[in-house]
Amino acid sequence: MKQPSSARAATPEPQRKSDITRQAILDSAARAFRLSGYSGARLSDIAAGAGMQAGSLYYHFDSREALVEALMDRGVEQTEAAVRAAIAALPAPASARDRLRAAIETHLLMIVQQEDIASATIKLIWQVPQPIRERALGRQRAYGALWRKLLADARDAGEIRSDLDLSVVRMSIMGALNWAADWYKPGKMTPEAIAADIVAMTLEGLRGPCKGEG
Amino acid sequence: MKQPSSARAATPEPQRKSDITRQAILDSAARAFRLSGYSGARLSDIAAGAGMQAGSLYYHFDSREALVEALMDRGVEQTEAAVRAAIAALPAPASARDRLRAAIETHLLMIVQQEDIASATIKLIWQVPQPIRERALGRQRAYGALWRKLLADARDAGEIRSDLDLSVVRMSIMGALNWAADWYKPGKMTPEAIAADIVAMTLEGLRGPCKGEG
DNA sequence: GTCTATAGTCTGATAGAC
DNA sequence: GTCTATCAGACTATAGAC
Repeated sequence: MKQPSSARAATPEPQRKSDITRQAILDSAARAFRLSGYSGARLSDIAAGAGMQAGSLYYHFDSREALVEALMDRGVEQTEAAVRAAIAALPAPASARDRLRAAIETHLLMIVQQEDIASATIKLIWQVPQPIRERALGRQRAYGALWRKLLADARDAGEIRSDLDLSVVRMSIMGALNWAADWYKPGKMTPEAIAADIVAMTLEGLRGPCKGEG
Repeated sequence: MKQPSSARAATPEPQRKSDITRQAILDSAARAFRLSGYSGARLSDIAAGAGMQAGSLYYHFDSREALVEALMDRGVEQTEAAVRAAIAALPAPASARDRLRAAIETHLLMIVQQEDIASATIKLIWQVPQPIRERALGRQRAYGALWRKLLADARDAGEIRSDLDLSVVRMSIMGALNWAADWYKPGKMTPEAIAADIVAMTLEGLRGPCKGEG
């Protein structure tokens, strides 16, 4: 769901005016970058979205690059925090399957609800200057480690056939989830319903469960 | 400098010098746009990749926008043609499952082999100016119709459980395939092996086939 | 068909007033 | 903290030589 206020330690609640403004800038930047790409988004667009002039951005960020890096930082940070929180919030005996399901649902929700920042982060990775990209990829890898563990556990529990390459499985799931940023439109299906279908086809296959289970 | 029009349906073999150069420009543009985004790729980069100066591009294309649109045209065109060809080439009694499998394999091959043009097309859609995007989305929808039919046939044949939304299924498959453009690196696994895993997890589920079948 | 040169535009970033 | 004003640099697109 939304941010479980507890596990949100990484993203402090905006309190000082400076923090509020900074947050507004990042929100505006996420939207602008997502829609126009890294080079296509003008600082004046970003500033306008935050209700200020372009020059004023430099009080909060040293440069365009510093801004985009702060944005991408927050993107992975928020997503990983939400996924970990969702897993931690599962009732006591959570199977590998339960944890994987929770991760899939939560990641998708972050993509389509916190639409701009999560999906902007993903798209920006291949557009930003190389040094920024390197660091961003490093953070993405750290998040990927969480998924590697989830999938390894699921395989050990017999939920994943042993002949599949787990990297391919992982990237396919991420692709299916991240792709939703490009086609999801509020109104038709709820994010929860979409997540349910992706979970079903991922965990049980297109044909459906073979035996009885949840 | 637009295409002469008529029988350009299937990427004619470059014959005249003009065609060869045009092809080189499109190849270079695909790589540049894929790596830097629509606004980030400079015409001088594209020209350099084609072995010429920036100003010379204008003999072949009227503008930056005309160039990117020609590129995106070719991207979907090539992919759809390849998928249709693969399906048509299947041995006589091709089941819905066989056709779907062929489509998945071929689409992935187009993404990771013809790497630049297919994946550039996908990424560019949300970065180009709106009129170009509208037309590109129209062409994508036409290609999507092919997949809708494949999936509808598969469901009618009992290969897909009836409680899944076919749009979600379709977009999840496309996401898993298109995502490979971002992580595939030649050398580790062959594209064929990756395709095989994606086909397996898509058609049979992560847990594996329930009963005996191919 | 391609080159060189340049006109014209846009934008990231800085400086100083308030 | 934000604004206005501005500069320096980069880029698209054009024009004319070859």
